[in-house]
Amino acid sequence: MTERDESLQQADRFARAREAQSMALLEDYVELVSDLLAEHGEARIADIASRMGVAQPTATKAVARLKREGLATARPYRGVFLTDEGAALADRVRARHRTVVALLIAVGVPEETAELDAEGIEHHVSDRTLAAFEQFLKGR
Amino acid sequence: MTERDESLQQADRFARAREAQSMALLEDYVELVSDLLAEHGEARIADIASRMGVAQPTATKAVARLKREGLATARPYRGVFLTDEGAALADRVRARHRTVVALLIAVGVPEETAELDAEGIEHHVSDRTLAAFEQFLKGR
DNA sequence: GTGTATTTATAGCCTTGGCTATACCTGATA
DNA sequence: TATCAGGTATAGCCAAGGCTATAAATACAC
Repeated sequence: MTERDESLQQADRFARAREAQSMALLEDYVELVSDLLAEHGEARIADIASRMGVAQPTATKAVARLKREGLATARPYRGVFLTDEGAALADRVRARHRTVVALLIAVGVPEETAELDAEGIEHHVSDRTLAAFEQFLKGR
Repeated sequence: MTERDESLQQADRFARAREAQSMALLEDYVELVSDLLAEHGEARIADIASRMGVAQPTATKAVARLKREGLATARPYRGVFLTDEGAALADRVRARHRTVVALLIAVGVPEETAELDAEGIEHHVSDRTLAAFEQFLKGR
């Protein structure tokens, strides 16, 4: 492979990582809304904000983006709900999170640290890598 | 633990992930500058831009931020160089990247996928997790 | 049913990290 | 050495994701 090709490939990797990053917040919010709906039967803006550790207008903005992306529905002053697509995404994200935490623990990471790091790591775990993690966990 | 405590803890995790993210680009640029210096003896803005897959002014801006953070030095129309701190960071980042790739491969991730995913994952791997990875790789 | 407290929305600001277009150096060549 | 091509900087734009302050709507208590 020429040096130029390597450079292009590296640029692609960075582009991919940037794109994953733009999905990450969306995923976090969707999962959180799903959690709140399961726990309390509703997802209020105030709860979303406090669980995400952001100010309330930030949560409002994020929900607007979820709506724009077709992942959630919300009427003013009412709670937030997930579309089918949003709910499916939430399930995938939750499963991936659990797998990442389990993998980290399996290779010797302390449980608390695993939870902390998984929050950032999970968004960059591709389907192939996720499959490998599951295989590894199964085969122990 | 009360529900409120759990919520606070979760908010902290998100805050941590957000902070890690703000370091990630800095780390990528520092490592790239280090690579270019090693390969070509100099790090030109144009090369940085093409390897990062961004437009040239974006690279210029990033270098300005590196300077602001005390990681690099640069004079207009001259190349970019790393401070001692920047060079040390580059070394740590490079080592961490290698360890993450190695760990992914060790648990069964295909090599190419490992390289792809590591680019995003590495920035969220804490020192504790890194240590666990190294331990795991050694003990096989 | 009125008034107040709480919750949500809106306005407006900041920084980061992208971009394009354009101006400005610098170095190589004729 | 004058010119010009290429590399770099600057200006100015955008979207995302934070924030505070404030307006508006809802819900609850009396």
